[in-house]
Amino acid sequence: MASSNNEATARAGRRRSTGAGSSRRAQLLAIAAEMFATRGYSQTTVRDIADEAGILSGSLYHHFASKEAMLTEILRDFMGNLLTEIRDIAEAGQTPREALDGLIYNSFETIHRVPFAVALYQNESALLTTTPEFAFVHKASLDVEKVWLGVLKQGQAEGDFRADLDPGLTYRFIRDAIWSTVRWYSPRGRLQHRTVADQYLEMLHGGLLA
Amino acid sequence: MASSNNEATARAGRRRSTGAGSSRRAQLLAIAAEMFATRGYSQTTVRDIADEAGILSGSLYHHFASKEAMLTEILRDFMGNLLTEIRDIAEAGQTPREALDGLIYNSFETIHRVPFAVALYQNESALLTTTPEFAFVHKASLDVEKVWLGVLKQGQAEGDFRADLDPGLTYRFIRDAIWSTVRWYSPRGRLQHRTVADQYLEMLHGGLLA
Amino acid sequence: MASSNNEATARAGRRRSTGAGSSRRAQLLAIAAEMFATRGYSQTTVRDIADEAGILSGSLYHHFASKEAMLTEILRDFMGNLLTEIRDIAEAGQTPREALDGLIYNSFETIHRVPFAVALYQNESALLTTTPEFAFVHKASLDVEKVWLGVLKQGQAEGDFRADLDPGLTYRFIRDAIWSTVRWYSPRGRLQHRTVADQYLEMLHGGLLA
Amino acid sequence: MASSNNEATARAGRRRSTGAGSSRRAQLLAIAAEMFATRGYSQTTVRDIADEAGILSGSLYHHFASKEAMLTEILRDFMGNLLTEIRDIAEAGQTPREALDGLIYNSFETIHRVPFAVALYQNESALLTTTPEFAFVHKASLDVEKVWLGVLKQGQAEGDFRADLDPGLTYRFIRDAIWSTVRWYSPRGRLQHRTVADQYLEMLHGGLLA
DNA sequence: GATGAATGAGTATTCATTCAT
DNA sequence: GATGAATGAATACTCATTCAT
Repeated sequence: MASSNNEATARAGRRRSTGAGSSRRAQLLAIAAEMFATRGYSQTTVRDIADEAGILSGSLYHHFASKEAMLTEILRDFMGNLLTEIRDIAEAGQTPREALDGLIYNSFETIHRVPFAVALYQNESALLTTTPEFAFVHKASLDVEKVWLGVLKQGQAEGDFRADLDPGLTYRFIRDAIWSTVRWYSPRGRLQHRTVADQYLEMLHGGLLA
Repeated sequence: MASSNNEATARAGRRRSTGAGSSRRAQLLAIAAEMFATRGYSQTTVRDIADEAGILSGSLYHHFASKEAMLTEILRDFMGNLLTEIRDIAEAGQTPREALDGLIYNSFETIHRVPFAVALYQNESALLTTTPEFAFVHKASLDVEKVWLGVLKQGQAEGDFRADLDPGLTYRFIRDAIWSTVRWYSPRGRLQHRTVADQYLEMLHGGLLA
Repeated sequence: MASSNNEATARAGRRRSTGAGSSRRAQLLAIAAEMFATRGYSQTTVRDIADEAGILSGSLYHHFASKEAMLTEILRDFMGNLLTEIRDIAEAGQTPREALDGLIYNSFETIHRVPFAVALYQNESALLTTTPEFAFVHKASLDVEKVWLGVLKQGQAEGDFRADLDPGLTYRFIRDAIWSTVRWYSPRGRLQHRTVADQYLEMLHGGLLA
Repeated sequence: MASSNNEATARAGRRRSTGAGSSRRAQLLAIAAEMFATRGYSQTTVRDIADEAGILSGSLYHHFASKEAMLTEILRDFMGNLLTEIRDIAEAGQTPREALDGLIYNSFETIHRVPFAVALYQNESALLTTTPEFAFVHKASLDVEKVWLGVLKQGQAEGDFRADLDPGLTYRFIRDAIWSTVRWYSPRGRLQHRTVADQYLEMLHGGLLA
């Protein structure tokens, strides 16, 4: 919740008061994240980013070693924060059911707060799984999975959740349903993230049938 | 079921039954679909496709007007067949619950049968929503949505499904959970599509809570 | 006058009765000449010509060895006929003034009859002077010049024409003014070639001043 | 006379007076103009130009958006300057005959000064009339024609020129005879542009007949 | 920090031409 | 005579990146 994810930092970055040098980086990263997310990483040119930032493309290389380095930084930030947050939630000493709900609420908050990073993570799977430089993303994903699976299995053991469901499939089911909302969720749309979360929890808890 | 989706056609391409010329096209489209899906459309070069097909890149233009035209044909094929199939299912005169289950089974079958087309549809959203040439994909998506929503609403009216859930959100929830499986589902893996479908239906029907 | 220039032959070619095999060649050459002239030689593709002829581009090579061979044949035809005609006129035993008028009338007739060949000769000078294969065009041009210069010089010697003008410059002046009309002359336009010829002769004979 | 046509500017390009950046542009445009004029626009490759400039072909795109943009700039420069000059001459308050002579001298000077631009204008008519992007050239040509026609008609009205000649045809006659000289005129040849102009004026004024 | 000019490797596409059928 | 598939070389253009100023 108290996150320093790039999109948030970027908003602060425009004040041009706090953080001097690093705010410029964050600003540029925020621009890059948005463009990477909306146009796709490889459809976004370094010049696109520079144009949006009001500088020349060559000047970007004073801040980042390469285009790929920008994406790496965005994703590393994102995955790192995500992992910290969900670990905090899982270790908060609640019941498995409360923990699961907490993870789910957190996911929707994350989508609300840093939609571009989430979209990147969702849409660039081809790039992320192909390029060895992005193996760390996959690794972090496995760590995330471990936390969720822990909660699910504990919940089955304690009788919170149905025991006839495969935990791995259950995790993927929930994960995919939730993270996919980034594609249509609009922070300023009719449905607020809290509302969507509540509805999704309803479905997950009780199912569709009357 | 009686589908002529590109991947299927390609496999049967050597039969020379549907006309000499078109089998070559289907062959090339199948190659393109796989590469587009696994590396991403813009990461796949025309030369990649041609290499895989054993011809020179320029020769591809004897069969297709452009790289984009290949993607268009793949997606048009896919969306067209999908729409036909789900309409057949929805109009088969079953109960809404049976219809919904049918739609879901069909989705998993589709993922099993033409994984590359599905992956393309899932992963290239940036391209598909940005480029005006691909507006037809969005249009077809809306048609698909209409069919699903029809089933869901009828089910709520007839008391099959819970009435306190928003049908639009419910559709997205199901759709995203299912189609996302294309990212990890392996046709030759441990879990067969039928198994996954059954588990997902379990969760959807009754929810997670014990 | 009784010329066998390609454009004329082409018109006969559509009858598909006379000349069997050679009429097909002429037909194709006529198509090529028109396209070369209107779009430019290098802007015209072999496929353009084939499309217009209703065959595939590869099939053109049954008739001609290459695209360049088509242009060569068109120009060789044209230059050959032109040379024959103007020699006939120059040797017809008239006064130099009558001969000059005859040459001029003939030029306008040629433009009227085979506009595309003339346009080619006018517009493709860059290609014609650069490519060694087209040296024959330049050679024929010199032969044409010789005939005109002969008439002009004889006219000066016999007192028909002013002696204070440089014959070489005079020739170029007349030649360029006349042949350039191919760019705006329309066989079916308001001004018929005979009319234009008469007006140009008026100017050439008496000048502009009142 | 006080012209800033591209060829001229290019020669002075190293002065670094009109601003560093623009002199490089002018240099490159001068190279392009010469090559376009001598080999033809479509026979000239971007690499040809870059080679001549001593840079890589891709680097040209740092200065110009496209090959076509280079031609556009060359022609726009040329037509703009030409129009300014002939309007100055026509409005200088001389007799129509003096004005006409002035226009003609100016034409020869232009050919002498910027032969490549003139040649382009003369030789690329197929391209210029086909491609819609070059419609501005045709428009400027009509403006030029208006100025010349004004002088000719006024001259007929005031009795300077013969009244029995069609002004439109007279204009084309003069225009074509003069501009065509760009094909054979050599700035360093035996005949200087002034000499050619004088001879052409002689013919135009008094005609050929003795 | 930023500019502007350039690199160099690639990228889709074009097109004259060939040739087995 | 014609087809249709393919070649191979070229073509305009793109773009991440470098670097002297």
